[in-house]
Amino acid sequence: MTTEERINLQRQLVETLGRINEHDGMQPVAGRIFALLMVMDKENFTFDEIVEELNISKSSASIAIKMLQIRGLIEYFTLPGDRKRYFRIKRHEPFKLFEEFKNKMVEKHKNWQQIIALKADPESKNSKYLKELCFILEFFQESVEKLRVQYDQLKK
Amino acid sequence: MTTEERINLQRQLVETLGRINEHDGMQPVAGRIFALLMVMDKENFTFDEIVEELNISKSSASIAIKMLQIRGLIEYFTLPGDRKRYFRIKRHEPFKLFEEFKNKMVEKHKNWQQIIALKADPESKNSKYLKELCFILEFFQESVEKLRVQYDQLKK
DNA sequence: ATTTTGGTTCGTTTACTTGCGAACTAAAAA
DNA sequence: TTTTTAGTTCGCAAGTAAACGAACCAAAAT
Repeated sequence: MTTEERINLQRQLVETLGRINEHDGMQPVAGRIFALLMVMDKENFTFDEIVEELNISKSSASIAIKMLQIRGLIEYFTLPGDRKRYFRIKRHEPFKLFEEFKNKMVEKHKNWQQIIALKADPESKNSKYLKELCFILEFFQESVEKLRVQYDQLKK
Repeated sequence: MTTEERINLQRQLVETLGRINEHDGMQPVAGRIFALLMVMDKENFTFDEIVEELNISKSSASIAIKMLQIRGLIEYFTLPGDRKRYFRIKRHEPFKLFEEFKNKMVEKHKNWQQIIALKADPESKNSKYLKELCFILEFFQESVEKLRVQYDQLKK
């Protein structure tokens, strides 16, 4: 595989993953920018490089980049004597993947507790079902703590 | 708290959770229907009851209900000699909550592997980061199997 | 002091989504 | 046979979101 072939495949993958990111709730341009920063060999893109590589307007790029930064998905650095911003993906501690899922589950747990609290019949099918769901979420929350310890030991 | 007060609070909660469901990628009407079936004491709603309770048109209800069924979030049953459909939330095995998360992670793992496969430098920062992410996903996939066993024992 | 660089903000256009009512359908009831 | 019930489908109107170009701005270079 020549370098050029590889870069073409990477560009295709940016498009594919961009669409997947869209499906995950990103707007199209943002999804492609994020995919670009993940996929390409170049790890630090300037604003203009992003605009050129994706053939998008500066305004679309500006808005999408702002959003990706707010969401904590990308970040930038600057070099002394160089006004350009260099954007790259923000690399998080891997375990954060589950912390985030856990946080979502904590929210769901709260919502379900609210529903339960308002039920006339705590023995109704839905009440029981919701309680079961809450129970498993509590089990999961504890498990995440344990998994974190296991994972840290595994890494050593 | 009187019955009426409770029902009013439930209606408010339907609106609140409906908006949360919207945020989770459901269209407004669908989000409210799903919340309605979760929150209210009545567990089985006919089509017309849904339409009346939420003050929506039959067409909107029809489309949203179809979608919720396809997504596996609600289901209906019928009674002999009664043409109405009775809709209710589809109660899944609780552990499915994590199976679904695991499936999403399997997808992510595939995508990241594709990215890694196209990298020129397997020792670049992004390559290493992606490999780390893949590693933790593999760890997590194994853990889910173990958690399932633990959970089943806990239930006994 | 003027121009260039590196973006941001604004206003408009275009495309898509949402929801409605009206018309329609298939089965059951009258 | 006609009417009623229980929805579905279609076409339209209104609202929303995405993306663009043009104008703008602040800092650096000339």
